[in-house]
Amino acid sequence: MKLMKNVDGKEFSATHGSYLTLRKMILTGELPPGQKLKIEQLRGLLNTGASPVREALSLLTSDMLVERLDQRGFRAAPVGKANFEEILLLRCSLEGTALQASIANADAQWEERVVLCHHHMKKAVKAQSANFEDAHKQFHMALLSNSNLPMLERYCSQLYDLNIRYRYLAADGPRYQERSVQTEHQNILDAALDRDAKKAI
Amino acid sequence: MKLMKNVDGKEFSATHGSYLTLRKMILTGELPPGQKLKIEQLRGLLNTGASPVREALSLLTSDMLVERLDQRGFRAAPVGKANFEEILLLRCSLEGTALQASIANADAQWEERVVLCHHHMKKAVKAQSANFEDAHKQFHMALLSNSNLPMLERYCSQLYDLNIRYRYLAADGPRYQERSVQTEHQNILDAALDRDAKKAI
DNA sequence: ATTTCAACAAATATCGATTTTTTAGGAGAC
DNA sequence: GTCTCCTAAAAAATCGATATTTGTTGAAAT
Repeated sequence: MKLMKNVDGKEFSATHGSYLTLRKMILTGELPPGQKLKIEQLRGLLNTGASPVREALSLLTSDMLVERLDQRGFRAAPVGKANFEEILLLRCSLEGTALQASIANADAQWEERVVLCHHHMKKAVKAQSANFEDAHKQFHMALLSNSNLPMLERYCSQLYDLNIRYRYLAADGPRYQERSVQTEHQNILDAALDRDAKKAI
Repeated sequence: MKLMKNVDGKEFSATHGSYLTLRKMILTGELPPGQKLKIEQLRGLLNTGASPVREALSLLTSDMLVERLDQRGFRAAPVGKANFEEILLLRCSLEGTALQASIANADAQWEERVVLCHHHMKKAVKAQSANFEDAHKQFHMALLSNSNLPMLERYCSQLYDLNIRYRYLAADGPRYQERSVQTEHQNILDAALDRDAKKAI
């Protein structure tokens, strides 16, 4: 089986590798919204056969990053104002619910996890590191990770990514947070540690 | 391309046909939770090649009816008390939000749609029709169909199906609603028509 | 008796080629 | 000029075969 290696030397199946690559390309806008995703074309790009490409695209429909048109192939999910607003609305509502649940189950382990992620994120900001986006997401997800509601967390993760996609599309690249957002993060963290559900939300 | 025909004579691609068949089999419990879904085995069952089967299974992961274990194939999603409770919780919360939005956008067309679906459902109950489940779902989804929040509706639809799955698993077959649920449906309908969001929820 | 390892068997994942469908372009009819 | 029908090219979907991985069984070693 053909393998792909990432920077850590970790190996992926062709399908999983394609999935990750395509996912990133769509999130960053390298594959623009609405674009037809032709199998042959991606086959070349990903150096793999048609089957893994097709399967990766099928999996990406779960994430609402790819649309499948029966018998007419795939395309990158289109974007729009209404869609963007729905994402914001749902994120608010769902992350609120998840955070509340997470705080209700608060324990020492979770606190440590959250503090650690926050630390990593701050470090990434200082270093202007390219993986700030990842660290930022990890912090957000860590906050929700104690809700014991895996499906809800999955939805939140999805919505977060879709939201990021709009950020990339708008800025044509990652944009680092301003100071106010940084302090806001600190406030969320503190509120979470104080188990003050309402405030954190 | 090999085609499948449903009762209406409508044709599907092998992939879509497999998708629908597998979906139903998992929802009804014919493929029990946790069961390993071997390609070869399903290939025989569905009279099709490995590619459509794989793709159908990949698509079913979106619906959280199938789990994909990298390099180790697929299996029907497992079930559990915690999962069931999460579904109920999320359904409450999300359908509540959607219904509220739907009512906020209420218009004559929507009212008609809802009334019609309710009528169909009642008829299906009387006839003890096999497609009562479908009609019931259609009624629920019609209620939400005016929210203008397609992603939320998709989530609700997913959760509804997952919920139904538990019903099938518990009852080993469809179970028809008791009278009290019938009148409850009537109440929801009336409240919706009165644009009384809180009551309907 | 338990662990380790090798060979085998089963199943997954992938490839390359073929079939089917959609799409685009153009000729002919109105 | 516009519409319909037909044909050719492009793309998607599917198939059958192959390569790769995982799981398993049993013999040898501790």
